[in-house]
Amino acid sequence: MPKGEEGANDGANDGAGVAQALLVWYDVHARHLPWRHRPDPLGQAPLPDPYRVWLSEVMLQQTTVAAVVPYFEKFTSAWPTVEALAAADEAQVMAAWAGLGYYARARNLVACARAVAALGAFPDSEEGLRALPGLGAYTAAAVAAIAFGRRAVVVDANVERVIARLFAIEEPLPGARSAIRAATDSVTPATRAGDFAQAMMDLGATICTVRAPRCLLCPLEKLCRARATGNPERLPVKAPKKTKPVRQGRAFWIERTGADGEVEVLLVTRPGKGMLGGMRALPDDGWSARADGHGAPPAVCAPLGVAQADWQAGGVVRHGFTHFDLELHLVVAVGDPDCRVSAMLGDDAQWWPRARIADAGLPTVFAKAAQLVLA
DNA sequence: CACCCGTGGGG
DNA sequence: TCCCCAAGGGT
Repeated sequence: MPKGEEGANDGANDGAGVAQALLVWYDVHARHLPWRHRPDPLGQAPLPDPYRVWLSEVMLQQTTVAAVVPYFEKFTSAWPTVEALAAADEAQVMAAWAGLGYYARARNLVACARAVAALGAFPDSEEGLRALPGLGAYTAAAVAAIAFGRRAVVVDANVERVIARLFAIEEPLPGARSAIRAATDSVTPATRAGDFAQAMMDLGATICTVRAPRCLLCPLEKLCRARATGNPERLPVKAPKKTKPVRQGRAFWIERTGADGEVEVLLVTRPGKGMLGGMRALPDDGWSARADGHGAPPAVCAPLGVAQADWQAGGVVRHGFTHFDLELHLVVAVGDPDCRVSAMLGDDAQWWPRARIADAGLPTVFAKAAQLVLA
């Protein structure tokens, strides 16, 4: 068997030695996670369910294990198979995803489930998986390796960090991506590539951490060039990031008393693309698409007969998004008896029982707003 | 390639 | 409090 010694790999950390040391460590120290089978040194256990592997990988995109676990349990209870998820009402899936963030993932999740149901099963190759919505280079490689036993080169942020240190790659990210991928390829074993990938991620999450790596506990310590040269925590080098601007915006909390005497709140469903796409929300003045300043009240408010004189300040919600911070000023109009024109609302708006607002599946910024109003 | 897209936890 | 960042993908 060729040793795979081309490229970045030069013997100080030969590929077979790295994989061997890491898999031995993983067989003892693997984390027990709901979507994960036990390590399988002999390669005889059945492979994990591709549906659960795929679902967990999508949820884990840019999201911590601790945040994912309860959502994974909720989704697999509600939709135990990809066929069940394919048949689900998309609005219910979006609501179930509320709070987890990056909502395009939930839209792609449904689209992917329906594509897989139409195919009859998940594709069992990296290329086939890569063609599905929501599966990029990382997720396609991870599912191919973990769920189908394929040899695939799996590179996520953990792997980037471990590899940058192991090979002492000084080039800053994101420019170092190609070198890191080549180095990862050189240490990825022909068998147990799925366990190897998960071992790299466990190592990155528990030992080779961003700050204060626990090198004394690391199975790769003797092979690690950054450890040999000191200060492994300085790698990988990253490009400086931009400062986040602060945006101002308004959201509208409008209540009516419904025909059955129940107090209801006006909610909208946001457009499918862009910020919080496809999610239920409070009507707003367009802050998500505007750099600063206050915009006009949303069109959905126009037919409601709420006199602007009746609007009251409802406080300010501060919320941080990926690329800006938001100061959301709440505008409240409560108890207007003329707000009974539900027939004039389009499909993208609805009255929602105030007492059950927690079930509306609001993204966190609007959940905060609801909490402020109802406090 | 650069930018957009959420959220919660840790130091 | 503030800053960093995590099992990235789409455009």
